[in-house]
Amino acid sequence: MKSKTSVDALSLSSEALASGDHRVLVATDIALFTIKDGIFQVLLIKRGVPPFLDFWALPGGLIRMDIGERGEEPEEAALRELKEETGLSKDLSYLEQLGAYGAPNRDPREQRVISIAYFGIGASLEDPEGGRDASHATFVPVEEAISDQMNLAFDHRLILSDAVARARAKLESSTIATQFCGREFTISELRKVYETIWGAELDAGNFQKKVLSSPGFIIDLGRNADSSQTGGRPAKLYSAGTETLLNSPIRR
Amino acid sequence: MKSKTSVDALSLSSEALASGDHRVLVATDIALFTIKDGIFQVLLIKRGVPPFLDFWALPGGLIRMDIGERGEEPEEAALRELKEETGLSKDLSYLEQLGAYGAPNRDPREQRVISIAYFGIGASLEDPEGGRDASHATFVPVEEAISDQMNLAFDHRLILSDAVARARAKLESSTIATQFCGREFTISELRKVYETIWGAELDAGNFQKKVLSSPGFIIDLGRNADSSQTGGRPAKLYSAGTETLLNSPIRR
DNA sequence: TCACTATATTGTTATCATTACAATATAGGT
DNA sequence: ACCTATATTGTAATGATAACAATATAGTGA
Repeated sequence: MKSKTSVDALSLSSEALASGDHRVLVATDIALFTIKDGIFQVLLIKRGVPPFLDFWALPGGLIRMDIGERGEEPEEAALRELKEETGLSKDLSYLEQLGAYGAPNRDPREQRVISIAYFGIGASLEDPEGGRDASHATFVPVEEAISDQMNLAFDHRLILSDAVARARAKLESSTIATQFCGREFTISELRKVYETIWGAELDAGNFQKKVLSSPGFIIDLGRNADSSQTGGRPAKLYSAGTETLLNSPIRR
Repeated sequence: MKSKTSVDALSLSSEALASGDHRVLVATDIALFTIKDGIFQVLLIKRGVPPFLDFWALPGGLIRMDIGERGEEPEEAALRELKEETGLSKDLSYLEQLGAYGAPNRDPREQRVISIAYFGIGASLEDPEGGRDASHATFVPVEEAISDQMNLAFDHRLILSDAVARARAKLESSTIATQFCGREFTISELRKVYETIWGAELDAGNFQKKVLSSPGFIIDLGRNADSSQTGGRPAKLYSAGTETLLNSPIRR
């Protein structure tokens, strides 16, 4: 017989909480993107324990209640797990929440687990190493990762698809593309970020003018890149500006 | 002394779960918008119990684990609580997830509570009634609700601000404006949705052309609205189209 | 019936943004 | 000094937007 105790948050008191136990586990997952070898890639770990043993998965883990006064911040948990599982030590260049994934059957184990998913960008990260519970961690081309070929654990294919869509959409209206570049970059490098993630070519001249006419997008460092390897006119160097939103979008 | 048990989701087994208890309560909150009397309004309830007794709050409550095989879908919980607390019986015209709010101190009570917030639209809803635990529920102008005047419980001012921003942004790039209208509407009525939510006037002629040239935005019903009250040329009637995204944005 | 009125709808033009493509600039290498 | 490869700037055609003007329409009341 089901409990008839009111579990409404309004009337939630210590007593009410104790009577019917509606608590669940809350995990975090992170879709961490980078551009490596000119390819749009996402960081995955190979699971070393059941369920989904030997499946690929997004790095992540439970929000711990034994850290901090009242348990961890969700974002803090996501970053901690990322470092524990992949050995990544450098800070991410970007992190934002994607949303909560809470379908009752998304985790096959007895205890219900709801996940808060994050979308992150890491520029020029070192190669990950296998972490604690993960047999190994590696960057995988996004195209492969969302293909039918790859078996992703839990609802991670759904989360990853949402994250990829978010990334593609945000390129258009925000300045996050700069987060895929190093501290210093050329406009060509920035354009190649768009071309790689969108899978489409952009006119170099028009892109140049668009970017330069968007206030706060990039900052001219007054120096040139080294063109001795590549040949040709050396490109000016820029760093990421302070603006996050573009007033006029970059179109595909 | 803090537990050293691994709580990583990867190694999460029944044993590990049982040892350190990292479970938390998960609630849902919903920012339900409508346009009433030509004003952009949000549905709030007045809390009848502590904490935040007599504060205004977004409708919401805990995800229950005693409903369904493995507990409720988050969206299901949000809609159930909405009906219980406000007496609203008609279906919403739109609902999407806003995100998870999980700051450790967002709920002052002993038990940690993480909330999954939703953004909803209700067209021509009946007036709400006071529900179960809420002393009463009512639509409040958004401008009032986010002002310093109004005391909102928990982090509901933050959630509401995010929801308002989401609504304003979505008008530009999606067809959700139609969800604020009834089943049948005129282009003028649709334009007034934009004007009300953005607080800006739009050129009637240009708006007309823009909307009509956006495929899938609205469907011509081949009938005219009754102009006997208002006078003037009667407007054509339309219903919401099937497209959700606009290829060219409606600009402020 | 015939203006009259208020609002819906369509037209028109100037202005601005975007696109495709061409031309020029630049530094290193030979 | 010239060649080469790439960066950067220029230009003209095209398309979108904005401001405003003109026309269309059905109900209302003399």
